[in-house]
Amino acid sequence: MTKILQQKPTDSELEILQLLWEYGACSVRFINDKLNEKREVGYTTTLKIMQIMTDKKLVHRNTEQRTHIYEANVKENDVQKGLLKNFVDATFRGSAMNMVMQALGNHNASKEELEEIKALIKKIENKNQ
Amino acid sequence: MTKILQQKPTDSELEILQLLWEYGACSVRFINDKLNEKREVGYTTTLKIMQIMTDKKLVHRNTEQRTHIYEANVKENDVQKGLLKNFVDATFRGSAMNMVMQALGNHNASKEELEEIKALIKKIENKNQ
DNA sequence: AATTATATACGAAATCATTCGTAATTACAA
DNA sequence: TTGTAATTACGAATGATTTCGTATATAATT
Repeated sequence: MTKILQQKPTDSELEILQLLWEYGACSVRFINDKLNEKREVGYTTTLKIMQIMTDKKLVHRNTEQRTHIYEANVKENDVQKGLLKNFVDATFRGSAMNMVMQALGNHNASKEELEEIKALIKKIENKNQ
Repeated sequence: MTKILQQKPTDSELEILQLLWEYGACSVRFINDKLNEKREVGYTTTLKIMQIMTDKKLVHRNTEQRTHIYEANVKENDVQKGLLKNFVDATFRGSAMNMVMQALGNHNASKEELEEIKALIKKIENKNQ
């Protein structure tokens, strides 16, 4: 059974989680540098948010060294799942199918991607029968 | 060509837009009653947000009668499209396919829904070749 | 006509997320 | 050792959104 997420991450928190999922355990300095590749963010701003994330248990912090090391404490899939449901409810009146159709329509799916989806559909169909 | 939306709706605004899309032209009273079926919201709160939406041109307001009548001034599809891109970027690192796969996996798609998706895929494949 | 109910307008308070400044501490370098 | 750089802690400013209170006007009711 999947643990229910205590708190949903905010936009800034999600941005940092993405980096933690990608790079594993990181210092504030590292995260802040990564963020600054895209936009200007002050070091203490990043620090503060990561401290808040620690309070919310979104991350775990190792404080043995002076430079604290942070690690994601929630699974990417779980967070995606939670946010997806919210988003579908708010934006597509709860219809996941409408969203999938819209996403497929907008996105220029490659042959490989379409094959991947077809394979998944086949798998679901087999399970259903 | 689709008009680019001036401003993205906030969560509350989106909630109201959903109702306007569903029911067409509505009074503040009607919208507020609908909202209160789910959670408690003060009348003037709803009024205020709908006034802000008028400023943002998200809705159009008919003020001929004392009771103003509001109508959505943006298309559901356009709003969905705009919010979808943001969401995919923030939550699925830009991978619409990941999101589609996750949505299909979570959602218990019916036979009909799966057929619908397969039809869309076929359509895309035909267009691609 | 007087009272009550309902509407809009609007400023301001409350809330939540983000950003920043500063102090205190620790490591590093000259 | 002395100064410089890097770190954490934390309160407070900022900004955006939501909520609310009050004034005013209009309609409906008694």
